[in-house]
Amino acid sequence: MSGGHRLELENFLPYRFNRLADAVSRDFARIYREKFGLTRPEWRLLATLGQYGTMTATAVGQHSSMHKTKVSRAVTALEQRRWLRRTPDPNDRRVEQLALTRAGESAYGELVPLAHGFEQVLLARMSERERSSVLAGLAAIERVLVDA
Amino acid sequence: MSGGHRLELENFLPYRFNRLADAVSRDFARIYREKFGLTRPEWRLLATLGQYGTMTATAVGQHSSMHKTKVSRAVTALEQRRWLRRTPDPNDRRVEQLALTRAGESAYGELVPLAHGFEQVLLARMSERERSSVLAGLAAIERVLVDA
DNA sequence: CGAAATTTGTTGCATTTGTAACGATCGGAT
DNA sequence: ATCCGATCGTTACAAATGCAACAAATTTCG
Repeated sequence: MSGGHRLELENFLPYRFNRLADAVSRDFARIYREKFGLTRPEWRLLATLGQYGTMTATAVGQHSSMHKTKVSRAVTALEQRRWLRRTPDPNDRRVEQLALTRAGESAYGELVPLAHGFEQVLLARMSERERSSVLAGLAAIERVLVDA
Repeated sequence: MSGGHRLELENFLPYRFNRLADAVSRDFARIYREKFGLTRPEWRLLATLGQYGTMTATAVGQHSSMHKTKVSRAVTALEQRRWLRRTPDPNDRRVEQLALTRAGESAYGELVPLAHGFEQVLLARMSERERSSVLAGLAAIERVLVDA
């Protein structure tokens, strides 16, 4: 009896997830967009290289959940900004190792506290109990999705 | 001590929300895309009219969190499919009342059980405790976002 | 070794999307 | 009644996106 003949969209999980992600993402995007004029793929590339150091475009895509065309275009953009440099890989001439330049590291260093701050503001409005629920809920869905 | 100088993207809330919504959305989209060739805006329009009956384009946008251009284009698409009909509003000649045709209701009737089924599969993989966390976590974030 | 299949990253093309501008209409203020 | 601002919905335009095709390089395996 789970499937009635009507659907309450505002209680439907896929819709709620999307609504949520859109709202949060839009608010956070304003930070890196207004401060540095970055797009979301560019921000993710910056964040991934800042976190892991040198890596290839494919690895960036895996760690940041981005399609390779998004990565490719973001790499071009950050390279033109001189925030990123490509180095040929002696072991595999198909790939290039990507790393942030000093300017890139500097921008990353400015953005990280803003990111943490944004997250803190979000969490600070909740009770401890709510925070646990958010984290546990996220973990549960992530687990289910991996299995799928 | 909240803002370190590094950011773990995979633990960063906006990133996790996006990743989650993308994955769930992509899986569910396959259902209405493969079965009826609907886009997401079209599905949302169908779901909103199916749930609420007759309403204007602006009201659809409010209830389904869609920009008015998305609604406008989805209305055109469903109208050409003969799933939707527009009726002039005698009280306000700027708007038209939108409603599903019998064919539209029929498609809606087919999709609702699939939507519920999809949601059930997701929830069935969790423990009762996890399900409560998901719902409580969603509610908490939605509350916080409304305040903001 | 060498042919076939796979991987890596870029680009062309079509689709989707958002922003801004617009015409038409409505409501309020005078 | 008549401006003036706000609202409704559409459309033009530009930007973002995904898909498919591609060249170059590597790996697999007979």
